[in-house]
Amino acid sequence: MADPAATFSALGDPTRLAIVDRLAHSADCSIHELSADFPISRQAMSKHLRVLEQARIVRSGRFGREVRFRLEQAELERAQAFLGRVAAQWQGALHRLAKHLDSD
Amino acid sequence: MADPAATFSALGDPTRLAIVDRLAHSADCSIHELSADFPISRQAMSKHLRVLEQARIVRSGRFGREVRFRLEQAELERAQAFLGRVAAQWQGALHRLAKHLDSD
DNA sequence: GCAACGCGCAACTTTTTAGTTGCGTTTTCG
DNA sequence: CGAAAACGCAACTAAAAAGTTGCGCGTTGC
Repeated sequence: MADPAATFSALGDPTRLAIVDRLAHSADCSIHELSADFPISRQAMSKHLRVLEQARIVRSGRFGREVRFRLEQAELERAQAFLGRVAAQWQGALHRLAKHLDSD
Repeated sequence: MADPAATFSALGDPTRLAIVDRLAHSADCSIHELSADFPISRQAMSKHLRVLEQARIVRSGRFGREVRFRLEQAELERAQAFLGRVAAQWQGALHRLAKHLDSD
């Protein structure tokens, strides 16, 4: 993740998170296909996909007149690892605090 | 996570993510302490902490005249697990696709 | 007791975001 | 060729988010 906050921000919209979930189940989808499954316009879907792509959560490729999108697994795993590091750091802080209290 | 998108949304702001990182290093902090480390007002910090608390990423407790905050590790781990599930699902979809292409 | 500290509430401004509609371009296909 | 499909660009609206300032209230401590 270049910018962890940007990744979480992209995942922080209910519609975009649903899009990610949708893409996790099917191989790859066009903008039109996706917007058919959501109660928003094609342009709104296009904007969401652009946000996800800019956050590297998704990749796109043009095939004739349509643009197909698929998940970029690596970015999900990077975000996962980031949360793991924060949790571990916090766990370490708790541990050091306990030791400090012991030595009092 | 009651609402995964809400958790990611809370983590999706650069300032809030920095607050989380800050809280991961120290045991627990008051609003005043935290706002001293950030270029925003105490009220802005208070709002951010409220957002993090509503997303269950953080817990607060009152001690005299100050309110102290600490990380809620469980929520970080839930978010982490969520990303893991999505990634696994996507991995599975890729596998099924590969098998389908083989059987053609 | 009273001054200073830490905080919450309310009102406000500014920027961002999610969504829309309309129009033009490229590609497909009968 | 010509209609329809899939998309991008631009302008716009409405709502939410990030931030500020001002004021009041409980707590601390000299």
